[in-house]
Amino acid sequence: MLSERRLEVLRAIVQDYVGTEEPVGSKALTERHNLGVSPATVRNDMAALEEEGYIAQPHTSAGRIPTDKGYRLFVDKLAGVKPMTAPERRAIQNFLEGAVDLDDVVARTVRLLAQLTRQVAVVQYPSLTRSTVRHVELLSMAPARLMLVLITDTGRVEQRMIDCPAPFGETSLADLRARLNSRVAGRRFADVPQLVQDLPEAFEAEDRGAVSTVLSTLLETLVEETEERLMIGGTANLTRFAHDFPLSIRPVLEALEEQVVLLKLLGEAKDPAMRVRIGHENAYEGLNSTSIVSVGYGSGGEAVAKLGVVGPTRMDYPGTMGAVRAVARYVGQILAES
Amino acid sequence: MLSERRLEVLRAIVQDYVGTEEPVGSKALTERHNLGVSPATVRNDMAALEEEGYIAQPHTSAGRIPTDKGYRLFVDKLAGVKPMTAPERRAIQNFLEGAVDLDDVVARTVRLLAQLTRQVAVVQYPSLTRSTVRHVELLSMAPARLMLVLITDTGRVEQRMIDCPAPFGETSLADLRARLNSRVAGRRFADVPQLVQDLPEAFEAEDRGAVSTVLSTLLETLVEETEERLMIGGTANLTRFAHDFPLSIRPVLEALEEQVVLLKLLGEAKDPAMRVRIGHENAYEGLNSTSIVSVGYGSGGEAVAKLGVVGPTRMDYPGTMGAVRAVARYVGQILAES
DNA sequence: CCCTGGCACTCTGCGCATGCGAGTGCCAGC
DNA sequence: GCTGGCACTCGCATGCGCAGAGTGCCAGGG
Repeated sequence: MLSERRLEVLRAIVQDYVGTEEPVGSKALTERHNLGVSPATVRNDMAALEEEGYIAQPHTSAGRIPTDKGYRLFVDKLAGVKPMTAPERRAIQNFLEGAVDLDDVVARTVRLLAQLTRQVAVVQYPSLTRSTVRHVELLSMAPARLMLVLITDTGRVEQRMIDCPAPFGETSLADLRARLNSRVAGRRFADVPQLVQDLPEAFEAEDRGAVSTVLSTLLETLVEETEERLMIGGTANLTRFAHDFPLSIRPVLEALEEQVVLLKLLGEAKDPAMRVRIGHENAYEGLNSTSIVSVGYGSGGEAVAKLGVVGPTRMDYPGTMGAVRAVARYVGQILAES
Repeated sequence: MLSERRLEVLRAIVQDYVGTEEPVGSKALTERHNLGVSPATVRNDMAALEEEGYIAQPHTSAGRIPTDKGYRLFVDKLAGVKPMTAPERRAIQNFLEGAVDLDDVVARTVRLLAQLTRQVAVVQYPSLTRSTVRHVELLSMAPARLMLVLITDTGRVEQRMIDCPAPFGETSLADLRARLNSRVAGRRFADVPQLVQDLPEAFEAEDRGAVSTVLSTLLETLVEETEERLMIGGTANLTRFAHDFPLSIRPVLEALEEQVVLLKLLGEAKDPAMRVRIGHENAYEGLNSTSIVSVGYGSGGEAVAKLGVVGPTRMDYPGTMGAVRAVARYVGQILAES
């Protein structure tokens, strides 16, 4: 177990390194933080911290920098979440309230997060599987051609073209529309497959083929769109940290374009808690020198999707966590209102 | 006027510089291209080309590199468009045909363009104002709350919530829906305002307020969404050209996030011709060392939107133009089919 | 008149040695 | 267990010299 003072030294090292971007030495530490001990003592503490793997030297005879393990301890034990100031909170709210539709909400959220944290922001669109159906619409485009429109309680809209094996009568179509809505409106997407299972049986034989086609397209849509969409912004901020990325920012940019990877790293959508993934914890090579701060957001008590920030491991964790949490809270409010 | 050989020298310089990324000297030129003259002669030609502003020296006693003006001449007079090979064309078509909806078409197009050109790809969503209305749907969400869904012939869907001053009767709503569709379905978005102008008069006094609200929301949607959406991909490719960007790639990334700027640079949507904007022609500081190759695409004869590529001025123009043109053509086909 | 080979000149980039400064580890003393 | 002192280690910036590539110019030849 580390003594109180050694933890204090670690905190000082993290803070200084995050601020200066340079390895920090024992002398500089004692000058900037009044630890009440001499550089020599700090050196001993540093040696101990290094022994335990919390800090490291880039080269012999250089200052120390925190390791991933060091940041982890800092985040878990030493740092709080820095709350936003009142004016900041008001600005967030005002900016988000101007949004006209879901796309706009997401777009604004990304801009906002990127600006507040000066890092790369990632926002996941509200998940279909965790949403409820507001309405299903069937539109006749051509004799045997329908458009299926799916609207969620979070305002998300999905559409698909359907080619039916046989044309629908106008009354059958209205019938199907009505039955479909009465069964699924207000229900969770996850429950839809069960709810529509026996629907074809309610129709005349001649329409059953077409009805089945519609239903299977509906179910397909639910499955396909489970592969969630993301919006990303603030990539220009990566260049601020060019030094932090050993090779270049290339692998980071590549990872950001691999939405599947990114979705995994944001974490399980159903988990609303704030998560910080530091460096190698990301288990994706390109992001080994980045940290990801993510949190769920939602219109009600539970999360419908996640949002977060990607930055260098050398980031201002308390500030970033504060901004991420605040933005998530306000996005949730906006979604609940609309 | 430049002699035939001098143009040939310019072409050789551009080709070599694009290939090697290094200033090209007279000796290397004569070795790689059989110009039939000696290095000394080439030197004279180079001096003339420099005098005219087509090439420049980074420092005294270094080789020459093309200027923006040199690239311009190269693109206009010396280079053709390199057509895609048959297998490439097939690959493009196959990849795009897998798309399930408009978002997917755009997403795939971006990936494809980025991969083919190994540069940053930009694709504009089909414009509303240049599309035609396929269907307008009004859904009742709550007594005095409607959702307006707008579907275009290119598969694009827009939706808006509407709070009406008074609740709609179910029959009035059906009536409005029917009248609205009979007037605007199949018509151009740009003509919609005129077409619905006198619609409120057809309704009972008690419904007119609500009808007007619906119409004004519809018109608003048309105006707002004229500010087009973009999808961007392949930003990681920028790092391949880190040397080409004097400062860093930061301003480029910033410009790419400024969608308004980018839309302007893609050019007027209605113009279907291929455009190449080179370096300073872009009139936006951040993109002064990039070139933009853009072209319109569309389902019919005319363009509904643009797509293109952003890369360093030192790019393979014939190849890039070939890829951009081919992709635009196939996207147009896909849109026409769906 | 245009092309060519030769020559002197200019610059950049690279390798190498040097010196400086920051920072460390260790040890003896309080 | 803390402190001051001391020797040691590196990294980094600086300066120098050299090789290589490329140029401009000039006189000579087809």
